[in-house]
Amino acid sequence: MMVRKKIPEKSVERICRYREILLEYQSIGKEFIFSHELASEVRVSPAQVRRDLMYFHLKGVPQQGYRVSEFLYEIDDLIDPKEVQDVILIGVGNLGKAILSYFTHKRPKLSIVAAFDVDANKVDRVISGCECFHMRDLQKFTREREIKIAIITVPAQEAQAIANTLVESGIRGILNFSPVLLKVPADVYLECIDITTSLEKTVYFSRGRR
Amino acid sequence: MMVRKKIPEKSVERICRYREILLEYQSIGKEFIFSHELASEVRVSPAQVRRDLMYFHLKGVPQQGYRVSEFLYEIDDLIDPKEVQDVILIGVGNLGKAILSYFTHKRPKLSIVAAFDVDANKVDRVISGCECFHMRDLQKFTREREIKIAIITVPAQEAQAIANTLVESGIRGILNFSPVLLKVPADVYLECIDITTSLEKTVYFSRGRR
DNA sequence: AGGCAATTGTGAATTAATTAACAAATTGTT
DNA sequence: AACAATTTGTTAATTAATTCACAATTGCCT
Repeated sequence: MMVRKKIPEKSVERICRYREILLEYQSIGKEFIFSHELASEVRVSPAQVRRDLMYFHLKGVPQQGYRVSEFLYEIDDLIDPKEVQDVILIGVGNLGKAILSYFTHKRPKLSIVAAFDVDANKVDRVISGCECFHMRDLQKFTREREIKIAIITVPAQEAQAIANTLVESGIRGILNFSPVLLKVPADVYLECIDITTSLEKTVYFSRGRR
Repeated sequence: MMVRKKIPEKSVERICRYREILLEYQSIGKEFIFSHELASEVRVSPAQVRRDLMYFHLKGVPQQGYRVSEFLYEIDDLIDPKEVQDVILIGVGNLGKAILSYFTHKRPKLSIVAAFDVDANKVDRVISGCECFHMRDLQKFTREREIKIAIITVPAQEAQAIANTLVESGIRGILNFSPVLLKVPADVYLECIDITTSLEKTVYFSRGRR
């Protein structure tokens, strides 16, 4: 079987954004898209778009561009898991709820199947369309359902302990929103969204403009 | 007056993370830190840390490392605005609330001074420690207080319109959490946090590991 | 059908980011 | 007071990411 070239993070990120735009195009009935159209939507160069396209084999035609449906098919094939991926979320605070309601049915291949919290008001209820369990069942659930992906939205102090539990239970990837630089083994993929850093960056780069 | 070298985004990001660790060190009373300690905390190479340090002039001493307090001072001096920056947040849903409560007194130089929403239950109340006004006052407030930074946490459909209003009112930087690729003039800094893309990335890179 | 204009696909060139490497400096030790 | 062991600061080397540039296509127009 042929091994697909490994795709760098940056490209995967851009490809996900392309999909967003392509879905929009599809929804308004446009059948074709040019590299420069996609590029201007995503704020990259047309050359960059075409370069990213080399990771999969999409044939565009000069004067016409790429067929949107075909483009989307290729992205799905490249990026999406083959089977539906079950994801869990830990920490049903404001942030957790935002993510839950946000993700419901966003992508057919991604499904947040359970949320966990310690708060009795949340446990055993459906919150933002997702069933919420007590934290004490986290490990059991993760193991039995063989969950590979988790989203952490708990306060800073608890984050590392939860990450540890998850790793122990066989998690392969963590999307972390808690304001802590988690430590996980090198073979567990860790994506961190650090809101403070983002704001600080915004402030920094906003100065010295005009 | 000497012009400070322009610092690339990646370095600013790392420097913000360094600060996080340094504050931790400070809080547990450690006076010095080595480049390799900081590096392992932030998951970069020691050489990278030292390289980043070249953007400001911090003298470390062999065998001892960098003085934490001095290090923090230099970061503040480099990254933080000289005066307190007033920031506003638009969209007091779950995500907005999460950010509000999260940021209160997080950084002395950054202050979310107002939030905006259309919901009558939120307007004219203090939510997560922040005063909430009606959306219709957004432009007036932004102009009068000369707000330069805004955080957008509204649903997708409204995001672009709000961005337009903000730009018109003189905003210089936007931190956008709404799932839309906003269009703003090139001289307005735009930082986007795209939760969907992050999750998709996590899923993608979690496969093919063990 | 032939020519014009636009757009793709991809090596080559460029620029940016990271790592390697090592002299200079400093501390503690004998 | 010389030595050994570290760790810094920085230049050079390497690797990664982006842009350039242009031949090869294709559609459209006359």
